[in-house]
Amino acid sequence: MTDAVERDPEAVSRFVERFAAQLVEAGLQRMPARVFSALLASDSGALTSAELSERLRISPAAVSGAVRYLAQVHMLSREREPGSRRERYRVHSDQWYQALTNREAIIKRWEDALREGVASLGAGTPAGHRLAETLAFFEFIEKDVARMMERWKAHRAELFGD
Amino acid sequence: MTDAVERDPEAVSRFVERFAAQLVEAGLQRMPARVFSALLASDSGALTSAELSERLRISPAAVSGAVRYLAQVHMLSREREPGSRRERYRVHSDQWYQALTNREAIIKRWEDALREGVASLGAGTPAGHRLAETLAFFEFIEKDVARMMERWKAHRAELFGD
DNA sequence: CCTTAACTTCACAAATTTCTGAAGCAAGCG
DNA sequence: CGCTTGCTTCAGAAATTTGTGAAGTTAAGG
Repeated sequence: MTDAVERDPEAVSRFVERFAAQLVEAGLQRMPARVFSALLASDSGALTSAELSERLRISPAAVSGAVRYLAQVHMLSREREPGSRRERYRVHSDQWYQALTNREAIIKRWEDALREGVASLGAGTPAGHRLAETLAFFEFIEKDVARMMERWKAHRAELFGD
Repeated sequence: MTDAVERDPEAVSRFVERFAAQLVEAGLQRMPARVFSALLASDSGALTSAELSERLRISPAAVSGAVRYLAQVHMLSREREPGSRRERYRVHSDQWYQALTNREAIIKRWEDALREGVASLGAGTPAGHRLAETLAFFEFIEKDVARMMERWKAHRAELFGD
């Protein structure tokens, strides 16, 4: 076991499934959501493939797929235990806050599409104007979110100590 | 036609499909994404069910479903033209900026699930502590986003005039 | 009132997604 | 070296989602 003695596996599982369901509703796929929730609810903050497979009652293949996705969007990081081919998957708090806000790549592509739209519909048209305003909005958000994260760090230090 | 003479229906359609694809990738369903994009790219900013049906080549049933969803998440508003049973669906810029940031309902439910998690896993446990920090993060974000929207309004006024 | 236009709801067929078991591959270990 | 363990890939069965046609509902207009 990676975790300290679990209080109540039943309660943990209930939380995992409940939180995962909310993530699914927000657009995340089912397995990634469950894997992520399981990590979040683990004392160590890191679990192996076998542990995830057992706790969530899913095949190693499902773990593999979910983990690949989560790593891609930076919601977990992979750790190789030296001298073993066992891998552990970890949620790093900073990392995942960023993943949620840092939709940067997505926003960038929205901006590209909008820029093209302004050009092809004509900057003078009402539609073109609407797209331009939307574009400006995203450009603004992008910068401001970075500042918000700074404020969060300060706030966190205040709450939990640094 | 609700719109002024369209520059190039081909170009409009290309933008609509391209932008919709990006929205889909971000988690929106296909039809809502297409309907929303079509509205965004219309000169009037509002279209009837029949117009959407024709421009997107989809059935009235599909329009109905998409529109119901979009209205629910406040990404468009329904307008009844007085003295007609024709309805028009409109994107109101303020409204949809909010819809994107204002994931308030979703975040609230995340917070609820996290609060339950802290309680049932124990606030003293490492897992409980991680959940509590996550909860604090969302509570912070929730408040700060409101302030960010204020700053956006000021910035927009500066860019486009009030 | 009755007709008709405009949307909505519903059942179902089609397409897509999801998850699994099985096979494959790679890295420790004997 | 070859065995074994652990992750990954893949093909396919099962479940889910999606979009349609058709029937249903509501309200304007005669």
